[in-house]
Amino acid sequence: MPIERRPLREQIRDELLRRLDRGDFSAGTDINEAALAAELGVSRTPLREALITLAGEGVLESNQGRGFRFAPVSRKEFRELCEIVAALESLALELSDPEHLRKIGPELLRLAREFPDSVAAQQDIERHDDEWHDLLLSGCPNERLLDLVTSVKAGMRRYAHLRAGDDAPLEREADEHCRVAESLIAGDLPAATRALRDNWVNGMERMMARIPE
Amino acid sequence: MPIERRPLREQIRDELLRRLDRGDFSAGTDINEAALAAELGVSRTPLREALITLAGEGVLESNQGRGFRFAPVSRKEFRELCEIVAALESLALELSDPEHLRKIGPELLRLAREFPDSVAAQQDIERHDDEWHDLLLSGCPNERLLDLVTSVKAGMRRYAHLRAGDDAPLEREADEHCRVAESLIAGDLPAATRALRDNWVNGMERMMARIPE
DNA sequence: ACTATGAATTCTGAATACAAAATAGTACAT
DNA sequence: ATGTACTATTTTGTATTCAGAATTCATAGT
Repeated sequence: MPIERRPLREQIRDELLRRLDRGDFSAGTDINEAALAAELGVSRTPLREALITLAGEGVLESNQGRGFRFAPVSRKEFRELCEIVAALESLALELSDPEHLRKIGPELLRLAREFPDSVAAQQDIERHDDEWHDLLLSGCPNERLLDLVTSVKAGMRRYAHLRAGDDAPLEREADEHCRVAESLIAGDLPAATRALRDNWVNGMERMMARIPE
Repeated sequence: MPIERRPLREQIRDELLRRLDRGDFSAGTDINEAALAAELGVSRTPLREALITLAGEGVLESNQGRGFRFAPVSRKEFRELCEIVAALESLALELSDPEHLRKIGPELLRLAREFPDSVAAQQDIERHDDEWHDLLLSGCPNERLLDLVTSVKAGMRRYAHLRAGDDAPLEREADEHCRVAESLIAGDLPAATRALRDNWVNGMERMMARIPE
């Protein structure tokens, strides 16, 4: 069995994102490096490396002499992120092998239909949603693009926990995913791309009201 | 006068990108942190922070225990980067205020026409090209998108110096820029977007042959 | 001659130490 | 009471040190 040997900075980054998903950090608050490092049981060095990475992804922002803090959320930024991811995922779809897309269509449909039945924990929903999108893009040969999508989505994690307790949109989300899957099965790529864009636009609208300004 | 007070890591990052433009580093070679830090007159800490940032942007890659190295160039990756930037710039254009686009149209046209007369140094050409694209996107309200474009373009800098000494394509590049500007002046956004995409696709084709495999 | 083994060296990854900037707090003057 | 100057404390930014992994090199064995 291959024992995991990854740099601490990556493990720390993952842990911070996990905590972000759980809503542990409130956006806009400063990070105390020494305290956080102690809490994680590491030194400040790899922690800072992780923070710098996250700042590059837009999860954090840094000010000279003032350290890092979780970038405050805003409707404007969330809209911006959605616009970007929608465009990137559309591109990924267009670059994918149509044959492969048709092949994963049924699986995408199945996943969309068994979308957690609203009772599931928020984290499960997120994970399920991510899984669906990952599968959707699995045929894209542009590796840089996939990395980029992952990176931009990291920036959206600050918003994920705001969705908690909002059950109604879940069905619509599942519905829209079905629509995408069906278009892919039918081999209609443009329709699938449009449906995907709609999904992002609608998802954005649904979220907007829940973002405090 | 406001004296510059930026973190060392940012200054180092800029300096490394400058050197990359000059072709100082040959892609694929490892970086010796201690040597480079000494050469720059800084300690390894802020240097490593800059390296990590650049790795996040795809300029460098890191392997556990083996440090950083300039990611080797490849036709595949260059194609991928072009696809991404083309999509992002197109999106930026679509999000821009049409009125503003029409207003900067003439300036874009002027800049395109006075494209350095092939005698200029390679670096001047790059700078001029960047300036043109920056102006093109200047009306985009999506700040995250602009940051992202900058970041992805950083990854393309590894390819910039490969273009050196290739004069012929310059006129075509200028030509294509004119085409975009004219479409904008005419208020035909879809045409401008198409022309811009063409520009990226053609620019990619032109470069392909010069990338060693 | 070639491979394998192991010591020596070099380099990275991480922790610690130090310096400088920012923040908080206090005394003092108005 | 309010504002200002000054000190103390905290926190970041950078440098240095330490530990361990990777590489190199030499040597022994086949």
